[in-house]
Amino acid sequence: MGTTQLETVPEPKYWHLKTVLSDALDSEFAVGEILPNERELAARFGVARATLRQALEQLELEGRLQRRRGVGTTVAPPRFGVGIGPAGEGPFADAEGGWQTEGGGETVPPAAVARLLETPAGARVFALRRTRVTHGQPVATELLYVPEQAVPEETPEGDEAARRVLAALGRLGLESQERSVELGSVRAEDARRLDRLPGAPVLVVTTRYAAQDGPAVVAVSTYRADTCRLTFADSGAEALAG
Amino acid sequence: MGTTQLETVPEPKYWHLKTVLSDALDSEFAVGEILPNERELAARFGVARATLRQALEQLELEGRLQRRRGVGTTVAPPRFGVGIGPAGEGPFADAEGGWQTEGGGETVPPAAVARLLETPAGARVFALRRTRVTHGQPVATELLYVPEQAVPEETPEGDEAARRVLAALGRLGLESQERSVELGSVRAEDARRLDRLPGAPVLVVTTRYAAQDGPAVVAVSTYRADTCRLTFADSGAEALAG
DNA sequence: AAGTGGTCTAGACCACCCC
DNA sequence: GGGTGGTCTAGACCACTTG
Repeated sequence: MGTTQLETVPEPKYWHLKTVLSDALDSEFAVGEILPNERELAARFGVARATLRQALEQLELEGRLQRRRGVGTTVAPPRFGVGIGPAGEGPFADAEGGWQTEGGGETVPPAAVARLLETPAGARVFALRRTRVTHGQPVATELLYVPEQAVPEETPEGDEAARRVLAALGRLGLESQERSVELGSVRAEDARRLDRLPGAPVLVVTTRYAAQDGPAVVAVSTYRADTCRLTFADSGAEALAG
Repeated sequence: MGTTQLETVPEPKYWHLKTVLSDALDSEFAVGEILPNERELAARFGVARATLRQALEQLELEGRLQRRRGVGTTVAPPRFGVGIGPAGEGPFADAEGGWQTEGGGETVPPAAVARLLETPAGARVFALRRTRVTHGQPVATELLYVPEQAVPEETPEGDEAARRVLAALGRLGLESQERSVELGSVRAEDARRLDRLPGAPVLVVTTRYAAQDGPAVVAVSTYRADTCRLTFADSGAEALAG
């Protein structure tokens, strides 16, 4: 075998392109700077626009780029860390994390949530919607599901009810919490709140809080995957949070 | 305004397709079942193959489908939970999580890791590679970065060295840990280990463990985002782990 | 060899933003 | 109105797996 590197498979064009662009971003562009448009970039690299777009999509997935229809493609700032989990005074405090409640009412939760709450399928619970804003932009939207018995007072609809339920949760004695994180794509409804197109990648955080007598709340939080790094401080430290 | 719903923007075809397919998956297909091939599906729905593929990509991102080149598209089983964080005897125990060490040696860590370790840029550390197997398939690959002073003995290269460093870590008194989770795409090197194509979405978990005298280890773990749900048990409970 | 998903092309039109 | 990214098409070829 006189050849040196035959077993190497040809790298896909878009993959190589991604590497080249990534290096260029590091060396030749500043955060916030706007890139040449897709048609020009494609021409410059001698590929079809679709191929170029495949590379850009990857870079956007990694949080390196930000693309906005009608505007252009800009170099994204590094992801910022958003704190998840036991922080500050209570898990439902508005102020700390930048949460802003938007209303609530009774609904039938999704089956997966009902299972976590250990309520019968089809049973109604109180659902509370809130959105989290950090660094001046929306990073997450959340639905809190509270079984009726956990909020014993009369609960009307709307913002006022939401605030009252939230306050009641703050007074609750929570014993434990379990949490899971998985990849999802943003549903049409949440997309608007997060200022993204439907289908954009999100990190879905599901948390179940339990009181002495069983599950008290299930929170389903949807975080923008492009701009956020979720941080967990398990033992009082917080250096990854930058 | 005699019209009922004019402000509704026409839904993209691939988005609508995704919904239709998603419903079909729930009602007409069993886990593991193989779907008709892309060319036929595209014809059946009257769209171009590229458009169909956009819908399939979304469903794969959500863990509903699994596509393998040369084989076909199958219905994926529900994601399984993999435990992250303080579990069992120690954070570096092989047995519990299915970790399998693959070797190690000295290297210069990436800048981001050096910053977390608080070592000077360009300083060499010991890097240990291991891979995690659950439910019979690889779910994660990890690089553990250990500054030299934390492993004071002489450290040769290879598997033997890795095992020795791992044992030393087990004896270390760790005081705290901080963790972050973000979306990434798998690098070519890790792709093989995880049995995925380069660029596939992954959840990158970065953990810094500290001992009394400062940072002791930084672990960068790369989890398959299509098959895994990361679970965190913060207060002794573990019901989301299923 | 046949069949699958993965890559790539060249072009068109649309939705959105800003001037 | 003019420019941007987002969607969509119809076709070609390639890499991989399986009989």
